[in-house]
This record gives sequence, C-alpha cells and structure tokens, in this order.
Amino acid sequence: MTTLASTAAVLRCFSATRSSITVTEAASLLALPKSNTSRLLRAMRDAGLLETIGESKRYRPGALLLGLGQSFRSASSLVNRADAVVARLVAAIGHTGYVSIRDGNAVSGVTYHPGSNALHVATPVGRPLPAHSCATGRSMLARMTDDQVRALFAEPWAPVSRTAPQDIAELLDRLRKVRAVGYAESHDEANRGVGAIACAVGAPETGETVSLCIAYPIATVTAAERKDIIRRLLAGARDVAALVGDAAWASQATALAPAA
Amino acid sequence: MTTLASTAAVLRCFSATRSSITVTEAASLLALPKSNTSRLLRAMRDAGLLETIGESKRYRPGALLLGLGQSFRSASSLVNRADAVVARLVAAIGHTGYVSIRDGNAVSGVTYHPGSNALHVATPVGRPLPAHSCATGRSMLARMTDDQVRALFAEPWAPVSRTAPQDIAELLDRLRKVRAVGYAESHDEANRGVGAIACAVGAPETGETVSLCIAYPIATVTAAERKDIIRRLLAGARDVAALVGDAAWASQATALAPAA
DNA sequence: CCGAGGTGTTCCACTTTATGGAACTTGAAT
DNA sequence: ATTCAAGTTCCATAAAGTGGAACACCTCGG
Repeated sequence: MTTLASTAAVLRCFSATRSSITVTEAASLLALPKSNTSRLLRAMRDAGLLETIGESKRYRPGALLLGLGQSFRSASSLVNRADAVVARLVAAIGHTGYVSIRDGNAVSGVTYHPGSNALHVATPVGRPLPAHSCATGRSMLARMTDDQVRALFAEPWAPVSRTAPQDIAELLDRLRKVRAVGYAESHDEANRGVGAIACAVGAPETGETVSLCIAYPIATVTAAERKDIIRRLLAGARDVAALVGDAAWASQATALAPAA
Repeated sequence: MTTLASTAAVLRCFSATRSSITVTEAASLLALPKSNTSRLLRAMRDAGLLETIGESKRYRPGALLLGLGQSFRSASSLVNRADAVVARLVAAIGHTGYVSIRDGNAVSGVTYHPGSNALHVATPVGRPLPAHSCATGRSMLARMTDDQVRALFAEPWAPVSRTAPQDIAELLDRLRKVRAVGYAESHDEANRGVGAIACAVGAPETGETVSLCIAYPIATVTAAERKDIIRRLLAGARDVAALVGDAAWASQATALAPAA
C-alpha cells in the first residue's frame, strides 16, 4: 500500500454519515496498523489535506480539499452553468436539486441546492451512488455506448431495490428509454422514498459530463408536478447544452420538445 | 519532499483560473523534475485523486475530491469558520476580534475574542450597533445594492460622531469605497476611541452573511500595524470565502496555506 | 488512590518506494 | 524528413514508509 493509495483510502472513509475520523477508526477501516495510521493522518494534516477538530483526536477534511470543489466549480463553465440552471429550477419548483459527475461506475454530487419545501430531500449524494441505480447515473450512462456500459458493469450487482435495474440487460433497456425521452428517472432506488429526474450535458471542449437533477419525496409529488419538473429540467438542460456546444442536445432539440 | 507534500502541492496548483494541469506545468510550479512529476500525477490518477481529461495529457481533480468538498462545505457553519479565522487573527495581532451578523439596520456580535494587549477593546457581545456607523455594518451593507441600502435607511439618522456618515449619500459613497478595497473601516464612530477593520463573507447556499472584524484602540495603533491588520484580515476573509463558496471573493487568488 | 481498558504516539531495524539525471519515445509543427 | 518540446522509462542511490512492541495518556469504576 503506497502512501498515495492510503491517502485516497482515508479520504474515501468520509461520507455523509462520517464527517470526522479517529486513528483507531481509520486503522480499522483501512486494515492498517495503528502506528502507520497515526503517522498517516498526522502527515495528511501537516500537508493540509486534513485538519484536527479540537486539540487533537478527530480529523476531518481540511480547507485545501473543501476549497478545491469550489474553485473547480468556478473554473468549469459547464458546472457553473449547470449549477446556475439548477439553482433557478430549485427556486421555481421548491424541490432539492444538484449537479453530479460520474467517476467510473459511481456518481457523486458537486453542487447542491436544498429545496424550499417543508419536506425536501435533505442529504445530497455525499457518498457516491452506484451509477446504475440513480437518475443522475443513468442520465450520464445513456450518453455512452452499450459496449462501454457493459465494460463498466462487467460484474453483476445486488439490486438496491425492486424498482432499480436488476441486471445489465434491464439497465441497457432503461438507457435506451433515456435516450429516447432525453431524461432519466429514478423512483425509490438507491435513495429510498426519493424520486429524481436527471438530464446529462457534456462539454465537447473539456470532455466533462455533468448531470442536472431534481430530487423529491415520492409521496408529495403529483403526476402534473412531475411533468412540470421534466419540462423545466429539459428546457434548462437544453440551455446549458446550447451554451457549451453539446451536439447531443442540439440535434434532438426539436424532437425532445414536449407537446405541452 | 514527501509524496504527501507533493500531492498537496499539486492540489494547490488548482485554482479558479487553473482547472487542469499538465506534467510540465506541474513540474514548473512545484520545481520538481519532470520524471517525478510524471509519475506523481499518474499515481494520483490511479489513486482516484485526479482524472485525465482526454486520453492522457491534462489532469484535473477527480470526483473523490470534488464530492468531498461539496458534502463538507455545509458541514461546518459559516459562523464557525469565520470565528476560527478571527481567533487565529486575534492570537497573531493581539487586538480584539469578533464575528457579527446584521439584523435589519443594526449589527450585533455573535462571537468575541478579547485581545491579548493590555489595552484592548471590550465591546459586549449582543449589543446592537447602527449598521451605517460601524465597520462590520458597512462591510455587510456593501454587499447589497444601493437601492436596498436606501430602503433600509429610509429615515434620516442622527450622526453618531463627526467621522461617521452624516446621511445616506455619504454612506453610499463610503460603501462604494468598501467595494473597491474589499474591507470596511471605522474610526471613532459608534464606539468612541475605537478603530475597526471588517470584511464580510456570505454563504451562497444558505444566504447567510457574516462580518469578520478586528477592533483596536486608535491611540495605540501605528499606520504600519493598521496595514498589517488589513492584510491579514483580507487573507482570512478570502480563506473563509473559499471554504463556503462565496463568489464575491473568488476572483482574487486564494492562498490556502497548510497549518504552519 | 490505584489499576483496567481504551486510544494514540514513539522507537527502531527492516523493506519498499521515491528520487533525479540521462536516455528514450511521442506528437505536432515546420 | 527534421526539429523541438512534452512526456515517459531506466536505474543506482537515497529516502520514505512499515509494523511489532513498548510507552504515554486518558477515563472509569473499584
């Protein structure tokens, strides 16, 4: 285990449910001796990757890492524009929205806008979600070829719920539908009780792809409201696509325009 | 230079104006041989810290880091972050510091750090001051539009001192200067005999705005010391802004130094 | 007041990894 | 085809990281 691999492993320990970590916790999670873990965490803190909370005992991600996401956001016009659109949609709709990116077969959020409704999806995708079982993931997978998706999910997976894709065949089938309608939808899958609509947009110049997503509590959203979310999200995604020059949306612009 | 230090140094290369990096750029910025830099970036990519853009040439931060930044930005509040910075400044400078919030046309302190100098400002926390006649107030007012400020101060006020703004026109004029230099300053206004420097930072996601302030006895502070306070306060405000994603400060380069 | 059980740190011989100069490959422009 | 810069690989040397065990430091409860 190189220092770099251990460092990344430590960072992967953090999640929405674990915002700080101790030497013993990390040693247990990484299956490393306490001595190494102690030195590793201290070295990471000295390097600015982590910071200690009180005097010294618990570690959490440091300013360097927290600032990185922010500076990337303002440097990437795609994320920036997508975020602006999501912010506008959230203000209009009241449900939670976020912008996500894919890393291998997982997706994680990069910006987040809590909804204004009393009941809204609170915890964003702080922890990476499996790309096959969330709307954001499938919206981005739909931009790849079937062969690429097969390569990404060579191993079978345990279904996360009854409504989630059970195997690669069902996933590919659902991706075909995503390509046809322009958006991906999840219903009570990786996030239980949560429904989500997502559209993916790519910037040809930088090779980035992001997903714009609106997530809502299934119980409170009517069919009409769902249609409205889809309409607004498609329009927003088209706006972003036009700004960054995403050919996929330009060619489908008219076909995707819903009648109502 | 340990691997960890090099890793952190690479991450520090990324900023609002540099969202991706090449081997040669990194080698030049870090003053490392190309051979090491080549291996380092590749190792960081293999660990998931970076990702390559096309086939292989430019590197950018990976989803692991961007996701971490996002899910922890809101984990610690704006006030806590600002308070930590003020505490650090107070320890370094010796003068009193506090974090304030605005409520309508008044501001009040929410945290307070007494200076270590024998003669220091001891303003009670919680006592509201008129926003037009203190540095904290004007630093936050400067983030609003002139129309919003006019609406807030529709009624004329009795000047609190000869150096304080006498009317709305003078206030707006001084707010313009605050916007230009990035900090607000008061001199013998609502608090007699006291000078203060303040910077305001806002969290876009929650809409909060706070002001970081250093207050000192006018009689004991030299011009050089005042300049030093301004320099440190601006740097501290920039750090907080980078953490919470305040776009107003993003245009200026951020020095996220490791814990020294 | 003392000891048990937990966490975290330090020590040290040993092993793996990183280092950097030079040679080599690649790619694109001329 | 030639050139130049970017990027990678090679290899002996130097510098890290490694892990077991001993040690330090807590907090409880007897």
